[in-house]
Amino acid sequence: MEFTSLVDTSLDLSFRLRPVLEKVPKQEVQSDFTGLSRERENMGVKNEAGDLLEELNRVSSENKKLTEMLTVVCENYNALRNQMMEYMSTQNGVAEDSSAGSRKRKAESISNISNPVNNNNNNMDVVHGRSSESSSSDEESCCKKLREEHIKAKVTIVSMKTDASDTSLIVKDGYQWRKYGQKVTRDNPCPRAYFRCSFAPGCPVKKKVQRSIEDQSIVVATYEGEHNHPQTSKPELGASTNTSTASRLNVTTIAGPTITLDLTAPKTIEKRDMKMNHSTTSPIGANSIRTTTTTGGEYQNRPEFQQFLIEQMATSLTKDPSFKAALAAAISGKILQHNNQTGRW
DNA sequence: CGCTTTTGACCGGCGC
DNA sequence: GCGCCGGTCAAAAGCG
Repeated sequence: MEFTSLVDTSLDLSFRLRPVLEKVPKQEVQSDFTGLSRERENMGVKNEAGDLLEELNRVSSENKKLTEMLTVVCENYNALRNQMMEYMSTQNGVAEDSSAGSRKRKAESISNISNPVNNNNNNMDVVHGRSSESSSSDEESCCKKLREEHIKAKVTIVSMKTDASDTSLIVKDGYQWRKYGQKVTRDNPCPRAYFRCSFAPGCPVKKKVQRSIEDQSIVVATYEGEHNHPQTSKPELGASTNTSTASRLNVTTIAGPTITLDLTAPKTIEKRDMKMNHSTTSPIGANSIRTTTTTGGEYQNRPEFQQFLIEQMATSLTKDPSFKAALAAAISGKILQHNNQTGRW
């Protein structure tokens, strides 16, 4: 859920208490260890406790407000989503009847239909904003486009460096794919392979894999849609059956967080760069995280690598505003629950 | 035998 | 209307 575009819920949960702690004079802290008068010590502790209590109350009330806001936003989101689903399901039968017997090709013009930004903002004007002269066929095509747009809400482009001599277009990404076509395109002499997710029958995800025209050792995979099932196996971060030949993986998610994994370094762990970009076109901002580490067969199994991966995930999560919002809601919820049970703060 | 891959044919959008 | 092009279908072949 992406309501961060509506309410700025990004919280730095660690910053509030720091000023309070800084208020405590250094000498008093040191007095804990030097054994000065007990009375003075008690005074300092009392003041500190009072400040902390006050700060805690303030943070708690802030969290409560934020939780309420989040609840309202969630309710609105769910209501709008249900409305849209209901509308689409009622239109579904009509549209399918009209297209029966012939393969209908999608219209790629997105200008008059929702873009991901509008979808994320639940802008229902897209559905209901047609002019009154619109014919029923317009409604059908609009509905169809909407459904296609819903399926194609997420387009992810993944590129990875492989051995140039390896001509296969197999990308081991943890999902089960069935190849249904291959084509040589005009702009690239390398054939493009078309895959469908074969794990779940209803899974709408498609994948196109083609070698880069500039560097044929780079395989570019384009994912359309989102899986409605978990991964079938662990991704091996590489192309082809020989995973040791894969050395670079770039992931670009259109209209969503962008994660770039640069796996080209030699056998040293190096955190090269870590940044966060905020795109004006994306409702939640395009978060870009670039890390550098190594692939290389057995190295991925080493504890340092595993530890590094965990750290990277943790850092990515803590930098993600939506994760912060969810965490803040969870913590405040727990606090409120605890307060309700104990009847005190 | 069932599933996957290959590959030529087909379809529909688009530009001229 | 015609040809080009990207995407998809489906029969045949391959494979375990």
